[in-house]
Amino acid sequence: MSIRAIAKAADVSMSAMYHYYPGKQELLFALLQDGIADYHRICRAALDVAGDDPVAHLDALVGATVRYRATHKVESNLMLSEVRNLNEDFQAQLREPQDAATTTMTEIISAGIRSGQFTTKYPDDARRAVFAMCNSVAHWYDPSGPISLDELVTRYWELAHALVGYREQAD
Amino acid sequence: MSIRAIAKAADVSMSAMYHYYPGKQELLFALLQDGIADYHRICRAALDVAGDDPVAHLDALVGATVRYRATHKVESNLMLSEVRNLNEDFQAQLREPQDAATTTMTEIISAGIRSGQFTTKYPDDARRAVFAMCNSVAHWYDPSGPISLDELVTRYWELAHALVGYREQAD
Amino acid sequence: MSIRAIAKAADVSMSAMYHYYPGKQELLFALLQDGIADYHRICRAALDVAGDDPVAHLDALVGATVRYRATHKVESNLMLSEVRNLNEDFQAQLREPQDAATTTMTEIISAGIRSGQFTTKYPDDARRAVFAMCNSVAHWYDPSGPISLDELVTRYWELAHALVGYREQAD
Amino acid sequence: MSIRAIAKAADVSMSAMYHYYPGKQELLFALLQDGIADYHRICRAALDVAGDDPVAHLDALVGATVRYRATHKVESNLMLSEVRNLNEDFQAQLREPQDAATTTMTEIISAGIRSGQFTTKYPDDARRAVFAMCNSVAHWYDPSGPISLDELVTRYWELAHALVGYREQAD
DNA sequence: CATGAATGAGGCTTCATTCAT
DNA sequence: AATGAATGAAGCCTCATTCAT
Repeated sequence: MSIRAIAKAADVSMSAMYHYYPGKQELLFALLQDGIADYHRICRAALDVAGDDPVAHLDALVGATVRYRATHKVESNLMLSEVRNLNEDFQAQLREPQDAATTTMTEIISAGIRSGQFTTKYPDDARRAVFAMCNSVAHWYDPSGPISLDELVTRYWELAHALVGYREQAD
Repeated sequence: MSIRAIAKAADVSMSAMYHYYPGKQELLFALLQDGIADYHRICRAALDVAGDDPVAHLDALVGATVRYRATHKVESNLMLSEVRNLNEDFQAQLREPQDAATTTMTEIISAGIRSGQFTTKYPDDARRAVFAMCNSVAHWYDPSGPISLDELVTRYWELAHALVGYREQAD
Repeated sequence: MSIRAIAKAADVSMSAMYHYYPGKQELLFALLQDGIADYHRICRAALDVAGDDPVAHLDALVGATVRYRATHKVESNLMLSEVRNLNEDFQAQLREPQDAATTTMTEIISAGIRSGQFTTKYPDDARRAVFAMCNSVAHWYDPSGPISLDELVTRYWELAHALVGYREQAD
Repeated sequence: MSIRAIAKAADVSMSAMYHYYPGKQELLFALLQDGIADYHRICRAALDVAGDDPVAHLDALVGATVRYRATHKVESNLMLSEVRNLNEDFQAQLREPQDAATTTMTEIISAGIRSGQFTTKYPDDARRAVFAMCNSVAHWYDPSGPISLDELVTRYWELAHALVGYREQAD
């Protein structure tokens, strides 16, 4: 997307943009950083209220991700596709929270496996699959369509459970 | 992607490209069409040799997709992201085989549900998740890394089975 | 004429031109519109001070046209030859004042015929001939040559009178 | 006009054109030369059968020119506008027959003046006006319109007579 | 003779950016 | 703090021309 188009869309003069951001990279970086920060704040919040069951954690992360992708389609698609247009330095900065999410998910799945709740043989691939599936929501979900957000989240919980091989514990 | 970059990548002069394609759209279209045709030929071939068990069909499609995404990363990423830059007419032509794949997968899952082998409550979302997960391979898989292609396919079979809720039949 | 050439002639960078005009068509249109507007303002002014004799009107229009073609050769030749390179919409806008001049001349000749001063049997062709002859001045007249502007106008008055078959009125 | 377009219009391969003409200049030159030669052959023929009255000569030249402009609009407009795109050498070659026509007309008018048939005070301008008026036929005349070619010629004879100040001789 | 491939220069246009004010 | 003017690089594309065959 051109910086002209962005300026017009934001209804600011192009010169004004150069007051706040020294260049396109910085602008895009700020945009993506905001989006990613938003997303991760939401994830964090969801995890905080989730108790400490691995399933609850997984559900929190899946729910937060699905909701964000469904309700912030534009930002999500930017976040998921425009990062590659930044210079390495900026990419690194953005990867940091991204990696944090990866790490969190990795730990959740590990915990679930340790507790015997998750039975997947391929935790890394399960993690990737969970994110891929949740992220893809930004491509196809229509908020004005027949599937409600709550229903959507319910479905993705179920699919995520399947991916990690969730088995309810006998006590 | 710029036509200059494509020309440089193909090591032909930019003018030479205009001998074969009247413009950028047509070039990109031809590129994507070739890729998509390749991919679907591979899928078709895999399905043809697969027998008629829904699981076999699912595995064939997942295996073909994962292998293609892993071994044709560049084409795959183009196919998955550059379609939007084409005019509506070209997009429609490319969506046709794409929709065929969707239909095929939908039918496979339906068949598995009818036969009692697949137990998912959300066949549409399972289908989307399977594709999202397989397609994402193009983003991260490193052919020279520690995971062999066969191993990769094995993993995604397992994950796909989980997504559709595959239960082996008691006889 | 190439936009590069125009830019060089105006001694502005090619990019600078795109500040003021969104494209070649618009630039050319503006150029021609200005020229045509100038020309027609001059014609109007000449007619306004001319009294209401058809001969005076004819002389005013011929004089204004000859003077303009002789003193604005570049603009005139552009006006007379580059209109065809514009899109139909722009051409229509430019034809409007052009048609006004045609109409004016038509009316002048009609009036002269009604008053018995002009005796031509072919008013339409006389009109076209008058314009063709006056416009052609832009092709050959050399302002630094031996023929003064006043002399030139005198000659074309005479020729125009001949074309419309002007006969002085007996009183 | 592009050499590609010319080749397509003539239904020859572009390479074929380069067999017959070494370049665009030469092609255009040949085209214009043919047209101009045609035109002048026609003029010559008309003059040859015209007897030796200056009026007859004038009429022959005006008639030939008007007919050619009316029936060969494309070639005429090329001849009248594309000459400037040739290099000086070619232009000179094309000006030669052009100048011949000018000379012929000049001589005809001189003869008419000497014989007392033409009374114009401005023979050069009359000559230019005659050509300008006749040439302009190529711009506006519609062969399928209401004015027949014969009618057209009749009108331009009359106008040309007016321009040179033709007075029938009392004997 | 004739063809299709190839090319470099230049066509118009958009881009990100800088500058003067 | 903010604007519009200006710019050079690059974008896509067309041109006239050349070359190998």
